[in-house]
Amino acid sequence: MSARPDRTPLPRSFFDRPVLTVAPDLLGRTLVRRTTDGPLELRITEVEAYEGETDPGSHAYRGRTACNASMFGPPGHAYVYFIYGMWFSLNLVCGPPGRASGVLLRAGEVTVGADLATKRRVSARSPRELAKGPARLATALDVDRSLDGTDLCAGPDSPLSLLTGTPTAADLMSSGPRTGVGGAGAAHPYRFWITNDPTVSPYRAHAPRRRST
DNA sequence: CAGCGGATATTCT
DNA sequence: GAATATCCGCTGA
Repeated sequence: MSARPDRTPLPRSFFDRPVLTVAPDLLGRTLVRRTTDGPLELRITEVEAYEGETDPGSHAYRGRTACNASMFGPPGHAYVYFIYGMWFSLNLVCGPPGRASGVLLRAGEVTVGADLATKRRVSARSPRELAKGPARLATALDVDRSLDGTDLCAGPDSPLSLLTGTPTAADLMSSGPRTGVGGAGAAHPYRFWITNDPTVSPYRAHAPRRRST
């Protein structure tokens, strides 16, 4: 049996590093989400890095707007964005203030509060599907834009915080380039996941959407 | 599991 | 109008 995960909160210095350093270091960590109905905990299994203003795939590439302001703030805070008119996604802001880099939490395993997550994820057909995908993860944890800007280092009463957990050894993780991004940026491994973990969604090549009108 | 279309907000053109 | 860091329900294997 494995040892119990370390429940020590991670300090702000954990986030205040280059995003490509923080992203793989998040795998196996424990995200705590405290709701009025009770706590949920998530073991992070898949993430993707976004390098701020220099990254064509990032929301920050076109500069600061009302919606992405949190990305330009201090590290250790949440950036929650609304996508495709229906879904939310949860990012953790990294690097120095103004760098506008962050890590998207793409998938994880719900280890505490699976009953609460199941109520919100009615269509999930198995526990491993509760947080298999960025928008599913946000839905399972009851994350919406009211949590945008939340400080994960604000102490045990914060609605979001990050515990040490069980960091994943380098030989147990995989990485790969993002799809849909050309140029020099495509050469970097932006996506990281725990190898063979059943909560990681299968790789899907990006395909342009057909027009609907 | 793979492939498809539909639903919708935000931003740039 | 077009693109996008998506998911769901359906079909078929």
